[in-house]
Amino acid sequence: MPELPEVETIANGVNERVRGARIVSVWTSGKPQTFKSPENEIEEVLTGARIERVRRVGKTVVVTLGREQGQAEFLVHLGMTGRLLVAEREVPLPAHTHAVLTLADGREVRFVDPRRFGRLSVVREAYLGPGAEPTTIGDEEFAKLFRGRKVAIKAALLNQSLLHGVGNIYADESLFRAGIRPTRAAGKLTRTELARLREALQKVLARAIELGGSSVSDYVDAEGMTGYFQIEHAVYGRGGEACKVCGTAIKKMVLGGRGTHYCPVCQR
DNA sequence: CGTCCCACCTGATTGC
DNA sequence: TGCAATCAGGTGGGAC
Repeated sequence: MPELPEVETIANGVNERVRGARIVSVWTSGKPQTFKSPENEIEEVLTGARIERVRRVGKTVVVTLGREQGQAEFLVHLGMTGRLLVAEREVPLPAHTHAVLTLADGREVRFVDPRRFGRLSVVREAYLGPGAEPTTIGDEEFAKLFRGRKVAIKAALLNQSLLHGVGNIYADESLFRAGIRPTRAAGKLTRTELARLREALQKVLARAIELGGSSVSDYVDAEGMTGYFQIEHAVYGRGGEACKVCGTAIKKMVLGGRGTHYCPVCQR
């Protein structure tokens, strides 16, 4: 589900609500694939810890913990349908809840994930993530990521070990705004095209963060509110509809197993 | 190593 | 209406 703007919205929302709070108890569901670290280790590391801050790294929500036993971070990857909610204890637990952190004031941080593609883990060092940060990367470094690569530029944008945080919506939207066909070989884009792509990507991400992300079906923030960037989607989810720039029908194809949307006239 | 494809899940929507 | 097929904001592992 969530890409960089959605994960950032969630992380900021959770941070504002629970920063400084103490975790007094932890419950986990026992569904094995949800837990990348052993469940008992997660419970042990979180119980009694203070939440120092919550931030986004790539598509991961990172909770920095204050503990007498030493540094640790709690990592929440939301997969396709994961939600991280801060709720009063009276609010009924949603179906598919896989972890609940109870805070000293009685509120709960809840991880809910119907499809169970999300993953929870703890690490003992500061988490940096696999790839470069797209919101701040410069032209030089951005261009270097794609040099010599034969894969389609869309597939390269989705590769988290190159750039972390870009997913299917923002790959399609930024390629449209840069006027680049998603199927073009990443290594064959010109310097000008790469500069346009970097700028388009950063503008799209910044605007989406402003609007609280895109809510296509499942996504909500820490308070359960939807985002609004889907209103500004130019191509994603608009197959067959008219291009907002030239009126041509938006095409939808499958590229690297993902639905891919583009304008055959505006994107070359 | 780079690239491709599929499996991992549930739920909503589409089509017969 | 009912039921099966298809499709989803993601990743990771195996095959080549």
